[in-house]
Amino acid sequence: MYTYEYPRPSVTVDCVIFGLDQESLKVLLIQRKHDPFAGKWALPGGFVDMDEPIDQAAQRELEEETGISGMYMEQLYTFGDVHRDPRGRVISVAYYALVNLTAYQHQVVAASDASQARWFAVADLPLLAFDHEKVMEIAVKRLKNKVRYQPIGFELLPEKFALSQLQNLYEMILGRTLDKRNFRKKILKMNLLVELAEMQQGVSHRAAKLYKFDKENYQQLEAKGFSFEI
Amino acid sequence: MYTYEYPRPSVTVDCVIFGLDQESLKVLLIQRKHDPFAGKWALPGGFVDMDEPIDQAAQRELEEETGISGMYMEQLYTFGDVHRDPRGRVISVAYYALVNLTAYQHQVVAASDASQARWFAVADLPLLAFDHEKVMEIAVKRLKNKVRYQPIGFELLPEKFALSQLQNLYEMILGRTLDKRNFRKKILKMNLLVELAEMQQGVSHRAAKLYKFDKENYQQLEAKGFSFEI
DNA sequence: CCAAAAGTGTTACAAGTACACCCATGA
DNA sequence: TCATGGGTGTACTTGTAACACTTTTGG
Repeated sequence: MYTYEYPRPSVTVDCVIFGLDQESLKVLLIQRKHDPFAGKWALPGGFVDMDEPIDQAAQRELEEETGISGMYMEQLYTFGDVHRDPRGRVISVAYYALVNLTAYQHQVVAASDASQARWFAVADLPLLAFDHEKVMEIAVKRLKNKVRYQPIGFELLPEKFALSQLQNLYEMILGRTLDKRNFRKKILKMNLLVELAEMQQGVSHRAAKLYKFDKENYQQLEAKGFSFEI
Repeated sequence: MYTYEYPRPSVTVDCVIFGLDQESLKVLLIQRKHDPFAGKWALPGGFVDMDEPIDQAAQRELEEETGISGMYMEQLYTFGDVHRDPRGRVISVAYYALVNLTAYQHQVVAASDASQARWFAVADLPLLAFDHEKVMEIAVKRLKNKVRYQPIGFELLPEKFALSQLQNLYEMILGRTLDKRNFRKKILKMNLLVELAEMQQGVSHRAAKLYKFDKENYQQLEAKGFSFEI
């Protein structure tokens, strides 16, 4: 067994947890209990254990804050400036996750190192601790880009959804309106949605058809060279 | 001043250095002098110094192996599985760089921890040390994708180039042939190339017009919402 | 004069964009 | 019966794909 004699930085993971409700795209922040930045809002995160892969550390953080496991999560970027943490050299691997807010909103709980956890509109964030403003900026950019070329938007919706919900999602994330007819034409032509027998319930207007995303078919089509694009 | 009492992993950077010559897309590998994996080929890399940003560590590695500085370089992905290095917990932040092989090929020099450094065709790599096969796979995927949506291909060419060189580059990276007339139409319509007075020299056939990439104009167009696409 | 790559337009088809009205439902 | 969002088709414009011959140059 060999060992390294180099001094070592600390390594943390930070999670940008995106959710979507009727009004806007949201992100989950925690209020820090301890210094540095006590009282400030920050992205949930924490240390990577020595016997834990970094992906798993990120999943653990997500679960500690939301109680959700198995959600869509992807590595975002690694932040390694020397002075990004006043306590010393800390390299942070950032992840972003997409969660279905409708189903899980009530479960958000502050972990032990936070005095509270809350959803904030991405367009209206408080000042953030560390370099988390920069992390957010990159996360939003990545989400905007990714959502156009991969069908990850569905992760933000309930399993059964109406086309207008899906369109709304794209409009909120991309920050522009889309033509209803063209949107429907395009998305339905892809054969990625299964029309359900079930209809929207409890609305005071014509009920919409519900659809679900056909993941199996997407994977097959993708293997044959199909590429998703909005 | 605060300190962390957590055990700390080691952090390294690894560099995927891409180059292009007449035949194919290449990558620079070093042959390891020491264990683990002594004698095996690997991506150039090394430890991040405590007072050095990770981006800068990657640039330093690039420069140590190639003598080149200021080349296009971008963070790729961070690899953090527990057993990826037999010596202990080592988290590696991978970068990829694009260099102009025509101009710099002769300058490749093995750094002190390597017995030699050599360019290999990406399509025909030797077995690699650590998890570097996986790193390469992700790097090639990223390059293939990125080159279609951002004008980074030019980084692999000399400053002055013929359209056929550019087309060749895309064909080699994307792994398929492109129609000459359609390619020229598309790329010229973008207004990103400046036609130079100079012509190709020393070829035994009709000399091609030379062009250069108009970076300033690209940035202006991009700011106005233009998006590059091949 | 031959070999080798440079350079050049047109047509057919597919995809994208713009646009306005009737329908179903619950209050 | 009104308010609210659901649902639908067509014409126009733009982009993509397929395709073959002439030009220039050096050897």
